[in-house]
Formats: sequence, C-alpha cells, structure tokens
Amino acid sequence: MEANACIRVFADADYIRQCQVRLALAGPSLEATATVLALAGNEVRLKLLYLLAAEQQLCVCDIADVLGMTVSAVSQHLRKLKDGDVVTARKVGQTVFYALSEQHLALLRPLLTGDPATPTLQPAP
Amino acid sequence: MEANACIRVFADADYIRQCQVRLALAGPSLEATATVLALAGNEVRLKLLYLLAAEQQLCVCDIADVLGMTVSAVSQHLRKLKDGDVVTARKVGQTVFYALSEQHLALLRPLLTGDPATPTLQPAP
DNA sequence: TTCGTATTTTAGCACTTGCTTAAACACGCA
DNA sequence: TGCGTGTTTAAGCAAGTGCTAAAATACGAA
Repeated sequence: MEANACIRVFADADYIRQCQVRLALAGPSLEATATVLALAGNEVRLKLLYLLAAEQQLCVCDIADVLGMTVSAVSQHLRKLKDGDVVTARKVGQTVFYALSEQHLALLRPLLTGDPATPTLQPAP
Repeated sequence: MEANACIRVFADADYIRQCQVRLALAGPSLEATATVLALAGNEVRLKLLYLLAAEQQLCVCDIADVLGMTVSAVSQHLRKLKDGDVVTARKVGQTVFYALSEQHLALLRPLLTGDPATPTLQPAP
C-alpha cells in the first residue's frame, strides 16, 4: 500500500491511514468546492463575477463591452459558469440577463470584495 | 469603443464606462485572487491544502501516500503552490515539510472546512 | 414574412495543464 | 568515500482551456 513511505519517526502507516480517512470524509465536498474555484480561478470569469456582484445583473453584450471582449468569448465563459450553477440566466425578450446564483454565493461572496486578502493576523503555531 | 453595445434602455455608454472604472479599481486585486483560486481550483491541490490545514505540516512522500499519487506528481503540485506563496517549505535533514503560508490563509481558510458551502440564507434581492 | 439584433454554438487552433518516466540533486550515514 | 533515501527536475505526451471566425438560433418589429 505505502509504496514510497519515508522512514520518518512520527509518520507511520496508521498516521497515513488516518489522513486518508479524514480526506475520504471531506473528499466529496472538496471536489465540489474545487469545481467552483476552478471556475472562479480565471481572471476573466472572476471579473465577470465581480461585475455581477456589483451590478446585480448584466446582459452579455454589456459585459463584453465592459471587459473589452468578444460577445462569443463572454458567452462561452457564462456558459461554464451556468453549467457550474454559479450564475443564472433570465431571458427578457431577446436579451439574456445573467446574475449570481444563490447556490455558491456563500462560498464566492468573500472572494469578490475587490479588497486585497484580509490579513487576519493569527499567531503562528 | 462600444463596438457591440446593445440597445437596452438602461444601458448606455456612461453605464459601461462606470463599470469599467469600477473594474479597473478592483482589477489588480482580482488578478491576484484569481491566481490563488486557480491554484486551489484543482482537486488534488485542494485536497493537499485541506490536509495541510488539518495536519499543520506534511512531507512530500507522506502526502503522496495519502493521496495515492506519485511523489513526483505531488512535488510538482507543491511547487506551484509554493510559487504562488500558498505554501511554505521547510527542510529538515533530507525531508521537506510543507505547511500553509500565512499570506493567503485568510482567503483560503473558509474554503478548506470540508463542509458543504455554508448556506447563509440571504433574502433574494 | 423578412430583416435586424442578441445570443449561442461550432470548428479550429495555439497554448496550458497534469501526469509518467527517467535522470539529477541533496543529505545522512557507514 | 560510496550508498540509500527524500525530493526535485526535465522531457514527453494526452487532455483540457480559451480564444477567433463563422454559422446557427431566437426573438421583435416592420
């Protein structure tokens, strides 16, 4: 099983197994989180989410204008975000308004402040 | 400038420009955030960060055992995380211990709970 | 219906990612 | 010194990403 276990003093098979169990419990949730973060971890898409957080809703061509990008490129980003349930689409006439979805808002909201990462000074362990 | 502006009633050039200004202000911070999220937005790396959050520090081969991956593959992930100042490396003898860096901990900590995204029920706008 | 606008979709392509394999380092010990 | 262990690096490759350009779809108005 542990094909390449090192000979560390305080790392044995039990320790490895304990970590594996812990990871197995959190695994599914981490997979879902990773999917959302992969979507947000793109500069264009993060800007897009930031705009939607600020403006509540926007249509595709306005987003394209703001970002200085092709409508097609923006549409393809929005499709990914919609497939990941990060944004919702609402069609009014022939224009489609996109807005942040409730689903992952709790996860994303803190990332969309536009502030540099808040330095919560915790004492080093 | 607005090559493909649509004819919406409440979306004009000023509105677009206002969004652009807002984005320009938040832009640099969003770029930095996107970089960190891109690193965390990978299932292997997110699990890795989760493990480091739980265990304080781990060496490369133990991580490889826990994840069931090659030492080389893990090392390459750790390199990316270190380049992005997400983890730190501390060499003790010939084994290298990795730990979460303080730098982006505030951003990452809420993502590493292992819980499903906390549903902070906010009233819909 | 036909035309014009908003959006999506498709195919194609350059580029990146994440792994494997093998070699190269780095360090401790006999 | 040489060997064994822990880690990193390099090369290669299959798969994925993000854009462009062009075609297709959807809807409203004349």
